[in-house]
Amino acid sequence: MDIAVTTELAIFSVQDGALRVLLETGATDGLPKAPFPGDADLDRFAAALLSRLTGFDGVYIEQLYSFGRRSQNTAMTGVTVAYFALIPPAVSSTVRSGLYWQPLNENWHLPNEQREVLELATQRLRDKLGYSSIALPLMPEEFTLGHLQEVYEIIGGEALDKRNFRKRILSLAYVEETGRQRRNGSHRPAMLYRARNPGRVEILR
Amino acid sequence: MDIAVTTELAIFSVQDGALRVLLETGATDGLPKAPFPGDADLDRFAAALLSRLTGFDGVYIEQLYSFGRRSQNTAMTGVTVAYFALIPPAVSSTVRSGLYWQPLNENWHLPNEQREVLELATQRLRDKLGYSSIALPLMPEEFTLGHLQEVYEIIGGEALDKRNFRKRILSLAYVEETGRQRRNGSHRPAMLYRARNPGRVEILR
DNA sequence: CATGATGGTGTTCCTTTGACACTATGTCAA
DNA sequence: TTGACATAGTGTCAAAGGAACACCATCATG
Repeated sequence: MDIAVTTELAIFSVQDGALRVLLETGATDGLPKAPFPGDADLDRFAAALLSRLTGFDGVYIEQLYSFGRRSQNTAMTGVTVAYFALIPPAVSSTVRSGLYWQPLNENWHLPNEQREVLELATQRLRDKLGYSSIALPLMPEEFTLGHLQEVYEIIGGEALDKRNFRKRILSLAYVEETGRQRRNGSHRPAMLYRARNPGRVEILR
Repeated sequence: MDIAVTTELAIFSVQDGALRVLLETGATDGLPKAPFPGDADLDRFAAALLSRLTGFDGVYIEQLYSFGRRSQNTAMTGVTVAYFALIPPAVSSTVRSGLYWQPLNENWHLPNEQREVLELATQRLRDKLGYSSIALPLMPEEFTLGHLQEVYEIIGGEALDKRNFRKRILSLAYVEETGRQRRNGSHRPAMLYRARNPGRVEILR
């Protein structure tokens, strides 16, 4: 009656203007996963796997869903526990070799069960954008409000009004000024902000 | 590397003015559960277990969370997949013997891990009350708005304004009039309503 | 027919949300 | 030096949504 349990991760990051998911190269490319040994805590195991894959520690990870009897095609049966994680724009060196960042707005092949996980994860991300500070784990330590708005727009898939966006974000007090500025190109420099509670995603309302 | 997988159910119902959870009598009373055989779909298996326990078929059930390495005390290790389900006020005969309805507002003993599941489930129920039609699976086929409000108040734990409640519910159009009335005691009879989409919990906004 | 018990109904105010356009400050090139 | 360009930053108004609030209606019963 014992069963193979697999942990599967949908790891997101926003890079070069696109929401991307981390894929593992292999026989068929797919979401990174590992067999769960059973002698550890599931959530801790997933977090450790995330850290091993990306080099990031203590970043956002959340359990998504558990599936029984995945992949009806293959003979393999078992239980898959899917997680979804968010990491800041990665310096390329931090990600382990054999992994790459796949933009979500392109079309590419992914096994059906993994596509289901991925869609569930992106849906969750989009939903939480509206009632939590879920975007912050995707940001670098310091960022401008313009950059934050860009991330919201990339995930949400629609343009936002700048004034309303800033009003809302500042009233929610997710973020605070660092006092420093970023001078970027040939234009007015922008104030830099940071998360008020780094590593903590807060729910609103 | 294979692991025992257990399915655990937190089944709620509102009866006699209290939110109650279905417990199984045993060495220590607790949430009903069953080993997952691995040759079935997890969600289907949980639904079948629910049906076997309560006699209700096709009622509301939702996956809650999966835990690894439960019960650090006992030697037993494994994965537990917890579900939460809602059933209408049960005619007592439908529930299998060895089971009983425990009111949540009393204090009683429950193993720690199961208490965690139960608190997660009640929290989810309370949250969803605000943005979905989650209360309907708890109602009988026909019900009055007063009865529906009572269920909201029992779950939410606070009194609601009658006029605002009715305005909101009717504008959301979860429910529709049956045209029939219930004459109950020595007072004005109440209109009966039914779910517009029985068996379907809708998310709002 | 008076009492008691629950059913049913609208308005007002306040807060929140969404639409909308112009000035500020820096770099760069002519 | 100054004009062009690019992004940063700022306030108002109207509409919608949510919360507070009190009275009449209808039935059974004694």
